[in-house]
Amino acid sequence: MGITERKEREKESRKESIIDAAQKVFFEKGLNLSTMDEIAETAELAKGTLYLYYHSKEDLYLDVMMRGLKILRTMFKTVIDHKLPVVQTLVMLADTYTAFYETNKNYFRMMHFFNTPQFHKQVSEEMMQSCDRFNQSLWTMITEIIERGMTEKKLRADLNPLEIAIIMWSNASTLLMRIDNQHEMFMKKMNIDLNNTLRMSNMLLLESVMTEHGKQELRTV
Amino acid sequence: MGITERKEREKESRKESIIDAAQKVFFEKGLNLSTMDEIAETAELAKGTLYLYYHSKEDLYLDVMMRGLKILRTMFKTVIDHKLPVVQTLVMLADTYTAFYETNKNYFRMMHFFNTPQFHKQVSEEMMQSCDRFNQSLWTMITEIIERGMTEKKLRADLNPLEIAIIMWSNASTLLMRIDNQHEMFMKKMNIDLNNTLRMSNMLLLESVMTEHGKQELRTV
DNA sequence: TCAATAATATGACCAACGGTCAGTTACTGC
DNA sequence: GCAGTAACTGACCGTTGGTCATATTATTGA
Repeated sequence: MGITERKEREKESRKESIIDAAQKVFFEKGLNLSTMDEIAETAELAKGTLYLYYHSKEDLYLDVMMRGLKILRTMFKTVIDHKLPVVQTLVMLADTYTAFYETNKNYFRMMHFFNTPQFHKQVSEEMMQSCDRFNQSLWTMITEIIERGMTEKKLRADLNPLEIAIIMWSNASTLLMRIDNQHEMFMKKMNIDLNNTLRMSNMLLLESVMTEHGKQELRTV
Repeated sequence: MGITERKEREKESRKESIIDAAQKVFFEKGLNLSTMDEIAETAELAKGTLYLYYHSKEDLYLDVMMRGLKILRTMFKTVIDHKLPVVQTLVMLADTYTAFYETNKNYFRMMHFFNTPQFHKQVSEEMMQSCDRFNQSLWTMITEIIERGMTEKKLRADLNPLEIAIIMWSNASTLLMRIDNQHEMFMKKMNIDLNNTLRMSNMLLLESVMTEHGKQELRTV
């Protein structure tokens, strides 16, 4: 006995080493310019072996991306577990997302592909569900904070908590994306610091969903 | 005379017919699943001929996308030329973007690729500049309206007009994107109508950049 | 009018890729 | 040892973006 468990562990660690190799290659070249041959070589495995663990290049890509999502969720969880006042927590969550981008740009870039039209056509059903489930958990986490803010009368109760979460998350995501590939251009050609734009939009949105009570608290943060 | 001009015209019309064919294929299958062979067949040309007019598949893709951008710019121009009060114009511009999405989903989807990391590596310098120039003109158009709103004291003058344009545009873009590929999911699993979310976020952002004077006008629209 | 020249178009061809699978190797239990 | 199973291999396949020697068509000039 214990053999099946050991096999299980070995299989899992083999999978991890494949993800390690894939990550190295994907980080450097992105999805399209990376090849399964190079990933196989990096992992010191035959290409065929990769397909014993993943249905497609895209599946493997998403499993690497999941590592990034896990990091982000952990960072969010840490903030939330501080159990600070809601307003402060929301501000910190926004800052945390920015910090995640700064220290994990490669993961952040990978997330972009999830929104690509036709991308999911090349992804297996299981992997898709796995990602969906994970995303779900992120939404729930943020939505719960917002709900707490409403019961505490810091956030406007006439709005839908999940909708607020969607708006704030989408806004931050799209601006970080822009920072990632247009920051220099906006700086040079238009003298705009997109980091500042992001901070500002976060503030504008936060204020606009808060009660007077909440806004007061926001100013003290 | 005018032989060189006629040649020019012929070349241009050949190019148009290539774009026609490419559009048909790209609309149906997206960038990755479309093949140059199929585009050539649709255009009733040899594949080699396509490469006399475009450096790469991606270049051709972007030229199709430009058609969409031109449509959008025309729609914006029409709204602006009505010379309605600033606040009303801004609301209409937001609605126009949504309308553009509704009637030109395929073009809208293509625009997504412009933000893809590493995408520009496969695009020629000229095509990239051509796109940049076009984008620039869109930014300018919107920024000018916002500036007018500031001089008319409808919009807060302590904010940067271009930054406001970036925020509003980015917010609408990302939510339309989400509507495009997650509307059904949010509807079924979470009972959220993303169209409503988009309208709301537009309103929240608009209000948050307006003076009291402007907000009054907003309520009458 | 027609050969010379230039401009345009062709499609067989190539290298590179994602993915497959018949065959090999390594491990397990008896 | 040895049969049976699980894991691994890499030559191979079909498809693709892109190339280029060749062919076709259009233009020129005498």
